[in-house]
Amino acid sequence: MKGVTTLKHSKVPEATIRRLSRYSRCLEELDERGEKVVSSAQLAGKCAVNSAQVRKDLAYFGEFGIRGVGYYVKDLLSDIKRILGSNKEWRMAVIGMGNLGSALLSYKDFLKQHYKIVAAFDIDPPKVIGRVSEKLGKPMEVLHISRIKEVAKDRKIEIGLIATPPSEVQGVADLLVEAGIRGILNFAPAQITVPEGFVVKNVFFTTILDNLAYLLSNYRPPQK
Amino acid sequence: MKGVTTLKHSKVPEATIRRLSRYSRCLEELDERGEKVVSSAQLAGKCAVNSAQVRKDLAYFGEFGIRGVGYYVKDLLSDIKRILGSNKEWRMAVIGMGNLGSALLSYKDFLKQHYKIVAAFDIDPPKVIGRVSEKLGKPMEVLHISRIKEVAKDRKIEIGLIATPPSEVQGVADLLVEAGIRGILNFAPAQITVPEGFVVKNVFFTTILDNLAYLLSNYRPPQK
DNA sequence: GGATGTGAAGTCGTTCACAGCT
DNA sequence: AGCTGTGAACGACTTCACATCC
Repeated sequence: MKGVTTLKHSKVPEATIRRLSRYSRCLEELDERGEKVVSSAQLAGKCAVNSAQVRKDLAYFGEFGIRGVGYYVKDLLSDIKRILGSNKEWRMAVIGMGNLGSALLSYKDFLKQHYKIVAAFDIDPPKVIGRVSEKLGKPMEVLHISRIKEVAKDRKIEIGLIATPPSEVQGVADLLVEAGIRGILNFAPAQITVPEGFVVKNVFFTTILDNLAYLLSNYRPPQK
Repeated sequence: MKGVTTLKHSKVPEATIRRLSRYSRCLEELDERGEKVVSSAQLAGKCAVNSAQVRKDLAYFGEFGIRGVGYYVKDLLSDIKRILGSNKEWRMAVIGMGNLGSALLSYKDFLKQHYKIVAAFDIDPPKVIGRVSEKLGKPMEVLHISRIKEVAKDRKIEIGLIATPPSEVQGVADLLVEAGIRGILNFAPAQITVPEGFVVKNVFFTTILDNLAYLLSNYRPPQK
């Protein structure tokens, strides 16, 4: 069995997926540097993880290496991208054009090529259109939220980035669900529930900063 | 022992800290709604976690509840804030004024009050000053990165937000360390190493999106 | 009576160590 | 000989269940 990409065991830890993304970055570097082959120990060193961890992570999805040799960099990279689904283009919409939403829009060029923001929505487009377009080289039209279902279909949107005030989050999520947008990345600190088959990931800056604050507050210097 | 805030067991899981942040949000809501007392079961329901988890999380830091009653909302909230260190003001600097860095700056009003961006740095301030200030109501002066040590002291900066290209990340981190800035929030997808006593948290959008992409790609609809 | 605080059990993820290929 | 792939040991976090206390 070589390079199978279906799951062997049904449950893959989320941490494994995050590491796959990291391996992917490291492999791109190695590839650019012209490396042909890499061992799990070398890759592990570069990614700061245990080498058995690398092998276990990959083992969830098949056998990608050659015993006594290692992994072919290009092959492993494309295998991982296929596993992650990051070998296709993902089209995204931002909902909510406040500070956060327009920040996301202006940030968009920084995203990897295959993640594309192709639409922007707000409850009151006239109010925000000036501010948003002034922040962008080529302005993107801000549409009224009510058009989301129609536009989602037209522009093949698969992921929604929620950047509204927290109080509006669940309502917006319901609209996304109705529009058949199955992936949600939520930036507003409020919990969302969606039906089976939809996926929500949260990015709460306050939580991350609280985490940093905790670690900074509670660090005890080593006892000399 | 009531409301002690020193650690009973030395290792607190990171997940516990993240949940504390979540409890904090929920308690603020409850407080605004005028609730005086809350049980672990009620709080757990609101935060979508197990009620024993709530009690275990709190148990790392002391005893905050009253048996047979529950927790006083206001007291628990302020205890958690004290534990997290989120009851003080944290002053932050952004380093790197590309798309991402200026997005962070324009986003700053969205952050909770006590996390403040008080400085912005770049390797080439003249080049970016126009673009950045045009994006902001009241512009913030962008300073040359070489001034970071001096400014860190003057403005009491404790956290640095790294928003440079990945290749520059370690160099910037070294400067932050030298300037005595102990907390780093890194947005550029590259690993950082810092000396003992410094803290790094990463926020890699690509990793999060890869994660979403994986879940969307691999969802299997329930067998009818 | 009722909800907390906590040892014990259970679950999940990581690391070890070596058998099995190349 | 060398490195992968993997069962088994280990460790960490979560959940259970109940003794404890208000």
